[in-house]
Amino acid sequence: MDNLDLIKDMADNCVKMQKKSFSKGSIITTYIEKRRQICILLSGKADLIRYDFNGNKDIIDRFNANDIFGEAFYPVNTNNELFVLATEDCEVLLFLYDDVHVKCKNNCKFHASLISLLLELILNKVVHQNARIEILSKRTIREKLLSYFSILSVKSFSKNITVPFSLTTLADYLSVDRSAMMREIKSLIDEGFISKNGNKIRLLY
Amino acid sequence: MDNLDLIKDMADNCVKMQKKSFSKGSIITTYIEKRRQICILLSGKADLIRYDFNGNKDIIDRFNANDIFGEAFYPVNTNNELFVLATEDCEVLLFLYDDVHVKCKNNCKFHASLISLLLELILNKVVHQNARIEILSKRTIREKLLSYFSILSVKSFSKNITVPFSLTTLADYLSVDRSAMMREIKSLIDEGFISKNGNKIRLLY
DNA sequence: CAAAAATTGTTGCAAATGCAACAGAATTTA
DNA sequence: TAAATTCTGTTGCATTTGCAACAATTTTTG
Repeated sequence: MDNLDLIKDMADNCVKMQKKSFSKGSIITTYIEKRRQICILLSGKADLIRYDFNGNKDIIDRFNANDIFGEAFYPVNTNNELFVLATEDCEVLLFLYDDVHVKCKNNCKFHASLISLLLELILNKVVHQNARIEILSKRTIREKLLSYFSILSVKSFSKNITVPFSLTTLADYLSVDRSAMMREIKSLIDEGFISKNGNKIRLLY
Repeated sequence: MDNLDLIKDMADNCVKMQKKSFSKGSIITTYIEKRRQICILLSGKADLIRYDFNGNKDIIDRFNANDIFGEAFYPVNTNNELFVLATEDCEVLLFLYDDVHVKCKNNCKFHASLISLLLELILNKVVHQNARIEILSKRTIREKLLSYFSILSVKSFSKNITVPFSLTTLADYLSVDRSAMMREIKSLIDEGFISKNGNKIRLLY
């Protein structure tokens, strides 16, 4: 993503783009209107959040540097309001899809490379989503865990993997009850499928 | 997607593209190598399939006209081999992402509009995927069903919705046991949340 | 550094779910 | 149109899962 720096400097040349900073705890954007807004996270971390009807906080998605997100990617009118919360200090590039898509008459080089970059970032997003769907499609917690571990393992070319966030968050990501997941992890250890030290896991098969 | 026809006629002007026909039951493509292949389904229907280690057929995804799919969207090296099976006669546009992405020196108008179209199709895909993830993230069958119905309802601006495929397929899509789903549908009816006639559902709340 | 907050690890229990199996209806195919 | 296949609807039962609750540890914050 080395051309990201280029892009952000060149911004405003031909597309209405904003680069903004958000401090930890502040709201980066909400998904309410249908502006087809796109955001690129340049640095920091953020969560896509919803409060369900019980008032429980639901973490729908988590974003890291170079992730792309925004209203443009979300179905019209999900019941409750979604918003993106900076969980660390963030720098974000914001713009409207329609601006990128249509508005450049002068056929500038910058515009072409922006679209290419966008395509690349979105493609990346789709790949991640497919991985997530694959995992969520598994019926049991055990299968979800193994599927998740397997993807991490393939990505890192190793049987030794590190879960990149807390087990609490992992349970959220797999969309299962945390205590049930802990129980299942214990079973996997007892049955000799994995060993574990903190959030470092070794696959024994 | 009216410019699709245009695109496919103009193809080969600057990007290596193939338009191929596949008869029902034949294999459109497999996800094995890392070619970053992209396919656009012009007509027909197809399923993304995997046989798990028990030999059970898993339907990972289903594609309709104007859907975009291919290796390019899939994580490297998923354990088992995936392939796309035509479940009806299909017309498909096939090309490599890298060809589209980089290879056009002559900055032609066709190329620009192809990329725009691609972006649009992929964006669409992401929206669908987000809907799917939203549903799969729900913990109970009831919540999955209601979430799915709600999305259909919002899309059609109506409390009367039609499940666009068989209930067997729906269970697959929600990734739950069919009989358990049927049981839950019955409960929803008994408790007055919905009424049902075949695959037509009316939301009563 | 002390207090507060978050995370980990564990358990009992009730509820939800998957599995297996079957019969009848509907649809597709030869 | 007859046969084959797929889909719907249903049930009992074993297993898995979520929920609630708590203590111990670790991390973060003022």
